[in-house]
Amino acid sequence: MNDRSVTSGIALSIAAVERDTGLAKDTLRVWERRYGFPNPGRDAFGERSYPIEQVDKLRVIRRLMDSGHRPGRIMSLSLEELHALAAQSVEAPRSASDLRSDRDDLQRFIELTKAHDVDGLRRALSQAAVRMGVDRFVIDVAAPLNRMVGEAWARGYFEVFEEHLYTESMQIVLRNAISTIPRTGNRPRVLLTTFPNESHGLGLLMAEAILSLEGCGCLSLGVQTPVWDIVLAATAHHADIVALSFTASLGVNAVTDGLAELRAKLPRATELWAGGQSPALARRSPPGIQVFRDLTEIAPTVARWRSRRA
Amino acid sequence: MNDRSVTSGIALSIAAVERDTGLAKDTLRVWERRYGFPNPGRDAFGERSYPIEQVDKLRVIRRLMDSGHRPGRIMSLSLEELHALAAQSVEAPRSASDLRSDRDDLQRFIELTKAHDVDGLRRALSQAAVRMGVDRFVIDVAAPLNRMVGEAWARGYFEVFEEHLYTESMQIVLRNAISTIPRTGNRPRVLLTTFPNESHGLGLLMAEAILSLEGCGCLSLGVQTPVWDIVLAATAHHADIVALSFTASLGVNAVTDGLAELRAKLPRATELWAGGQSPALARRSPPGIQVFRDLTEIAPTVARWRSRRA
DNA sequence: GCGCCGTTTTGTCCAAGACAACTTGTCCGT
DNA sequence: ACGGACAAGTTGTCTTGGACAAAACGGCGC
Repeated sequence: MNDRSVTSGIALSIAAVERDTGLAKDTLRVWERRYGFPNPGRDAFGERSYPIEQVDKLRVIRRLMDSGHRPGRIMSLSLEELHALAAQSVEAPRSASDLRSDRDDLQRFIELTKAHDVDGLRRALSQAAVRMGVDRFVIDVAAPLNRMVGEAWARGYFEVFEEHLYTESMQIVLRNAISTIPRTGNRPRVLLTTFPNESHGLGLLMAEAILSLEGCGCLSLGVQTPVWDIVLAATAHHADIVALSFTASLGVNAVTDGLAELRAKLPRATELWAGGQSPALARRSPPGIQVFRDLTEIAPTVARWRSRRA
Repeated sequence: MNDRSVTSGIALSIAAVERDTGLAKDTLRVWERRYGFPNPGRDAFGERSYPIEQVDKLRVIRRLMDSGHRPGRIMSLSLEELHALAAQSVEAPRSASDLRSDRDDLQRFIELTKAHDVDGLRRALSQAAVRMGVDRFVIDVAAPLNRMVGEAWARGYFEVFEEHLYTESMQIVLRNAISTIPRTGNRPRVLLTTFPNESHGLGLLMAEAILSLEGCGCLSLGVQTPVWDIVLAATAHHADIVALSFTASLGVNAVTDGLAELRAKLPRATELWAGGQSPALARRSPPGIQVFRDLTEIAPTVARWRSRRA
């Protein structure tokens, strides 16, 4: 019934390619129809059979698309041209925080990751956290480092597994740091999570660290909570604030619509805070939602919340 | 282009149902054609729109199928009949660990979760871990508790956010426990991760805890690593063993095919270990892959690996 | 430079049909 | 009663080609 996917090592079924590349079956077929690539052979049953080289090329194309390229333009390029494109793709955007010289310091962590020295990386991060204090660490190390890793990945400098290595290490260090902060159940009580399809959780941990330092009562649901369950949880937990974290992985519309829907369903007294790298947040902020462009804005906003209550 | 999936909470698109139930779009359509269920309405664009009750029923059906039932027989049953069926089917297979009376003890944790007493839950779990020792805790508490929470959720006793609450708490406790185990870089070196679409990471943490206690050199990539990147990581890290964790959320086919493909791409000397609740693993184990039906099998298998090397 | 608006591009959905792999049931010989 | 062979039924995934809304692009006027 299955096992058309068998994968003799030389060619893959459409289901196997979907797994390996993350491209939906429908998408693979429509690309073939429109662009002539991929161009799979057929097996004994007349079903598509993708040579391994084409799958490799699809993976490269997928990565380029994640960093902004469009399929119609790059599909016909050769593998070398694609690699060249990947190398040059992320040069331009230099933000203010990138200019500061301690970007070179952070480079050290990148290199530890690239060397797959996980123990060294974890130790170095932990030391930095202790030396600088959790808040400086989160703001001056974790946040910019996340951005750098994202860029390195988009440029093809990092493999997916290297990004995973980094994420896991940073997560451990952040969780560790958070656990050293004494838990007060104080107000405001903050519920932290992300929307479905937003699987990146580091932003959540960074926010939780800072909020905990400010003495907030934090409760994290982890990633990917459906809107309706966020409402249920906020009610059950008597949350004063619902805090959401976004990366670019979630579509602009999904962010905007989701926030609007959540705002509508949440009690009026419950505030809605949103932060992260999603371009959806860079535009004018939606009504009734507090947008954070920077982790440093959290502390003063908490203070403002408290004075409003006093 | 996408995000027909973001629906208003009353009805879901076919893509959303695929995500929520793990049933492929093709399967959903063919069931509708053959059995008359599910029976989605149509939205303004003529596209399928699944009422939330039908999605719930689909989840129950999915779970029953995982435990051996066939769609044609159960599709026409009412929700009550399905629940009855689920209740009686969970009776027969009584593993040794379920028989012991401390299943009642575990009920305590379920109730703490249901009461949303996260601090109490976390404290109780931590205390249990310290009192019992990490290995007993993982085997006698964490593993059966995971199963109970999964069942409670499938039965509709838990909301999604309550399951998140539990998962997050258990994760923190397990990570904490792991960090108390001294890290040796000893052999075997084990690489831990899950396949794409398998977002449940608790199994990974439990395995990591036990492997670390056995003195293995563990490296976790977290969840959702593409097959090719697992190969890259295993090579870069000179892993002796690649360990994967599965839940029922991943389709039987995806598990079988993915394992076969990974086995083919991995160096012959690298062992491939698989564990978890996926029904795919309950059947005869695929060639060249070590299947674990129970966490207790890990320690002896590590010992056997070592004696083979000596 | 920046916001608005028509035009392309692009991913997902739909329909009905086909078919191999798996299950189940029946029959027969030992 | 057991087991093996064979037929019939069941089931998931693949196929084709067409359609269309959402997102991205590319001028245009400011």
